[in-house]
Amino acid sequence: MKIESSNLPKAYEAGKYEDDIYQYWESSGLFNPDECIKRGVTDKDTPTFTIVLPPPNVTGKLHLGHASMLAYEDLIIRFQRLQGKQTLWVPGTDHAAIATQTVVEKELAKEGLKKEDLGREKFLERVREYVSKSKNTIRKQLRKMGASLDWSREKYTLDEDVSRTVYHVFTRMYEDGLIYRGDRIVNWCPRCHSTLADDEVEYKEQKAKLYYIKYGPVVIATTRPETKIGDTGLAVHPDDQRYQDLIGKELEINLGKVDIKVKVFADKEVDPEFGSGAIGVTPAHSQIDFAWAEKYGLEVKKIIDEDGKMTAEAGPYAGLPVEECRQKFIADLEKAGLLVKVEEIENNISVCYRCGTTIEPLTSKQWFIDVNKKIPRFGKSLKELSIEAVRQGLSGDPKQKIDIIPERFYKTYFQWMENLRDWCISRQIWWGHRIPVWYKEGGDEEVYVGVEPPKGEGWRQDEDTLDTWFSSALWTFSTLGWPEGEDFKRFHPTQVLETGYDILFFWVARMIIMTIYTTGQIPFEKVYLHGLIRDKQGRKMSKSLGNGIDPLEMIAKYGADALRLSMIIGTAPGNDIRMYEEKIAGYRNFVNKFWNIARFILLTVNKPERIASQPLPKTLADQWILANFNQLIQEVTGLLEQFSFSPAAEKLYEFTWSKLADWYLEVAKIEQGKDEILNYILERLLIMLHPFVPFVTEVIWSTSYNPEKKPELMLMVQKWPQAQGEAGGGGQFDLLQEIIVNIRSLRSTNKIPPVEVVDVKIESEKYQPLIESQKELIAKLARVGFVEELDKDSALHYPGDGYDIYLAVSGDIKARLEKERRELEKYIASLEKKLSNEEFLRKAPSEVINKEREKLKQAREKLNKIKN
RNA sequence: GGUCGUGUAGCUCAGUUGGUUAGAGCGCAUGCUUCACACGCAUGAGGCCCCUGGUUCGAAUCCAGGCACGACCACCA
Repeated sequence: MKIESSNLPKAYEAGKYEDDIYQYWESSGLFNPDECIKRGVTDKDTPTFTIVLPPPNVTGKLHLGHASMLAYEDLIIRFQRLQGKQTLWVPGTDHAAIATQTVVEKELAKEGLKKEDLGREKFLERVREYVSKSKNTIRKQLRKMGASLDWSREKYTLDEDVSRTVYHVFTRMYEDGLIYRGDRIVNWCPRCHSTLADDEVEYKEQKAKLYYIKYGPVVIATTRPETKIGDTGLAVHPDDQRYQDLIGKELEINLGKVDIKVKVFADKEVDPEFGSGAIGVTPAHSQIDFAWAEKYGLEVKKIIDEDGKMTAEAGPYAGLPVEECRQKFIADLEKAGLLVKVEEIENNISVCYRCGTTIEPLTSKQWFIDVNKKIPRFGKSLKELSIEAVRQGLSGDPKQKIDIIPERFYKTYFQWMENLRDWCISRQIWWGHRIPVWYKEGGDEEVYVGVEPPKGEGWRQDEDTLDTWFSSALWTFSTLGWPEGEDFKRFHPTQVLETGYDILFFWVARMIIMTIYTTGQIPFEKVYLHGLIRDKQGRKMSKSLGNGIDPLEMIAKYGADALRLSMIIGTAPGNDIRMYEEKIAGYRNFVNKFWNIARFILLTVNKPERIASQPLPKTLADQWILANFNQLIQEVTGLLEQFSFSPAAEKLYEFTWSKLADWYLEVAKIEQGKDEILNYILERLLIMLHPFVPFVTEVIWSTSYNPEKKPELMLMVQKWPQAQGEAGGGGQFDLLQEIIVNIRSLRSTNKIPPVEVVDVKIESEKYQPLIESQKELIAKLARVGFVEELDKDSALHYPGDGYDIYLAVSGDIKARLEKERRELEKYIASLEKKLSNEEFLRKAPSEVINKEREKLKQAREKLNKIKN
């Protein structure tokens, strides 16, 4: 079949092809590993390779972080597919409890409504509507990026089967005594009206007032005076001389309109330098105070409720909002002469990571997961198991060990895991998995926990929902039909979890905890953590800064391939990535370059044809390109196997542009008969580039090697190439390149017009036969004509390394030679110094010494020639 | 306070177990409608590899300390 040039326009316009190509892939069904086996492109006995897509939140749209995640994961999965594995990449979305509820609440607010106006069911209906729209947007965007996801296995955290798994796991943990309900201190967000996990709390620096209050016999300092109404303890440092006689006593203290009773105790955590060295302890409204209360047996008195108002315990202040109470309380203290002084200080305030509202720590009856309790089945706690799996593998089994890339995150992981406290999993919001616990009417005493609602009358389900990370934590197996599903048996544990390091704790760690507990298996063998996307100045991308880049806009402008490449090249795992439009444009240029390389090959070569084994090299250039290509195959394969994506892409880029296009194609225009070699290389280069730039490679492939568009002949399911024959450097072709570049440089610096063919004579004792045999290439690539005789005195003489070039033009070469001479002299001096160092001669390996001697010899020869 | 990361050309970054005359892309300069590509081709300029010590025959690379920037964890009552 002859390729019509009209099929291949001069510039590659990604937008014309990408959607069609995705459609072509998807309708082939070959994203699905079962279909691959059915079609005979994958052997059913090969190993499986599974990745679950970190499910995007059903709020809003794709951002660059998603784009980078997709670029990596699709690269990994396509590479594995080309290597012949049964590959499965599971798509899905996350209901994102608080985030989604907040978005819909904001929508409602625009209509002047609150969720309570609708009621629970109507509100949830409204959220579902929003979600279904949002899900479709996300699906479209994932396709835009070229993600080879198996859509037939798509999941959603609120799907019925996934939800059943959630309830199942909850029930089992309850039965194992790992889930308990307790009146404990939690992080309360008054705006979200819900609890937050410890790692959902962020800290912000702010200016605050530090109040010094007369507090019975002592003075204490506090930034939250109103909480002192709930004090039940007074803490001092054990060695603090000022308070020795108070330790162990119970004090009655008047604070204006209220009286409180506190127990004095000593604890080393008290900083005697700060404030007055004495702390009023408020167990119900401070994490550390709560811990002290447990340790020293203090009463827990809750004075602030879930609405941010003072409780009945606050006596005369009951019912007041916290802020108002503070003003009143301060005024009352002042009247009573109890306010000593006020200082301005900087302190950290805890805020909700979703909405930025100040957190109100308070005690509340909530559901928790006990991370320290031994599980009968394992004889170990969740914490211990999760550490073990990453340290040495579950029960010491190396197959049950989780690797983390990059390695430095091991330390971060262990540190977090070792300090992990019980995980509060109940949330006071409506959107999410409702806690599968029922209480018998009339109290909380009688409890039923189960996957199905209890039989009989008079049961009332817990109003709360589960932390969104509870269901995400089950994602590797809840998506695969645990416990009895074929997919679960076949594809779990998964091979890689690829995600940003910012959710190492939120998600990765929790998956490890929950998966080991439930399945006894690790969730994944490897964690690959990519960096976060920043702008060119290194700032986070955000709406308020207006520095965000919309991936869809970039795809429209430059193509998905270009965007993908720009997220891979120049990045290292765990390191943040600076993204800017020029970079994407740069890789668009590469895509276009490759397009034109293919275009040239396919228009020049009459018959695109697949070549099974490496053709015999006929010329020096052939030998050079094939040896380099073999080396490329080996290097790229090795790098991808060890997850070194950026270096692999750079190698491909460099070979494609600087070797194949800049040199070999130019040679091919001169030497004829390159059909086989060009076909051989293009075919395999397409395969190797495919995981990085899937669209353009599939377009080229389908117009050349698969013109009938047979699914099983798609590029996506080809076999990864292997080196056939000698791999390595250039040998004599390097010398040829050097001679040509030298001539071009002489021409350029002497302003010889490019069209002018210049007489040349090259003399060499060492390389005469080589130069003789490659005259044609030199002549055409450097625009020179070889002559037998030439007036050396009037010619430009360039003394090369082992050869002499005489160019029949007038010009000046002195400046250049002078510069070369200076550099050489410096170089020689450093080599001489090294080689005259006896220690070096005695201790360095002989190969290194010989190499240095050889360098020196050559440098000296060159210098001599330049001087003459 | 603790832990970690980063510092290489104007910009964004490579630099794989210590041995290169330190690289790439963009940008810049000069020239080119060379029949695949101006999203291109050719040639070129541009670097105390943050600082100070140390280890070593030899350090951009390893170690210690410092400076600058960044992230995370803990958290100030």
